[in-house]
Amino acid sequence: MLNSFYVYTMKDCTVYKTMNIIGKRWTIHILLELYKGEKKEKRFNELKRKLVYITPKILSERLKELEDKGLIANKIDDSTNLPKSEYYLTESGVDFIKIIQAIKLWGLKWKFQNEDCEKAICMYCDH
Amino acid sequence: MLNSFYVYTMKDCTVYKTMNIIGKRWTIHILLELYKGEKKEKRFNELKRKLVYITPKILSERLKELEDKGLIANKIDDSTNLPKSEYYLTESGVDFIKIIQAIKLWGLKWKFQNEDCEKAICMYCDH
DNA sequence: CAGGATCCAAAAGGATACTG
DNA sequence: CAGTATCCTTTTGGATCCTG
Repeated sequence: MLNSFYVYTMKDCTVYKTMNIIGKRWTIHILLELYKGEKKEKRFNELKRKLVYITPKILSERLKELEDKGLIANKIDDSTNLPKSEYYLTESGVDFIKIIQAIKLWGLKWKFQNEDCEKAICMYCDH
Repeated sequence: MLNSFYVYTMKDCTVYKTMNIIGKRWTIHILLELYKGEKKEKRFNELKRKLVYITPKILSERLKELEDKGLIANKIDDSTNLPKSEYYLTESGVDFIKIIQAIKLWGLKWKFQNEDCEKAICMYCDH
């Protein structure tokens, strides 16, 4: 089944690789934050304010990872003296939101009934 | 919106808590391994052999976490001199498999076309 | 405003050997 | 067989301060 010319490791696994994209802390919440509301473009400090406890270092790292992986994109406007950058979900990023919703529904169904998210006040994942 | 009697942190978030259950390395692959095949009960060393590079320490940890969270259960037979334990998915564990499948499909659709998992030989996530 | 640079603590994972 | 126990390395995340 597996020939000796190719050592198959878990790092080649699609599920593994996908989890590596979205399994890190804050990543999913950044995606949800970008998905919320009418305005689809969000600024760096805007995200930072919404994700209250995130540090600029982590936010910067996650945004870079997500951009590398194609789930988000970034418009940079250098024309003025103050830098302006707007992050937004790409098509694949939007498509990923439904997985996050499935995760949330699974959690509500099996594990966390009557807790906070269900009250629709979860500032992190409500949308 | 949030009153001062309750400081809402991300640790209360359903999505966050659910990710903590399933976001660790190997967890998803253990669930898939339990889902595969006709025989639904699997032994410890059977799982260990299938998940080639996993160490007993990690497998033991993950199984315990999954049991604590109710995604799997464990029948222990102490009647003979050799211990025998069989792990199997609970209803919530089976229900979680479709999320893993959605993750795999997302990965195949957007990121990893024409790579290994698509060839249906992924020993880790194929099912 | 949008980050980058440093430093540090904690967690997670892995290697190896051992046990009832 | 089904795990534990130790030890150790690597990864991750966070705090804090700094900059074009």
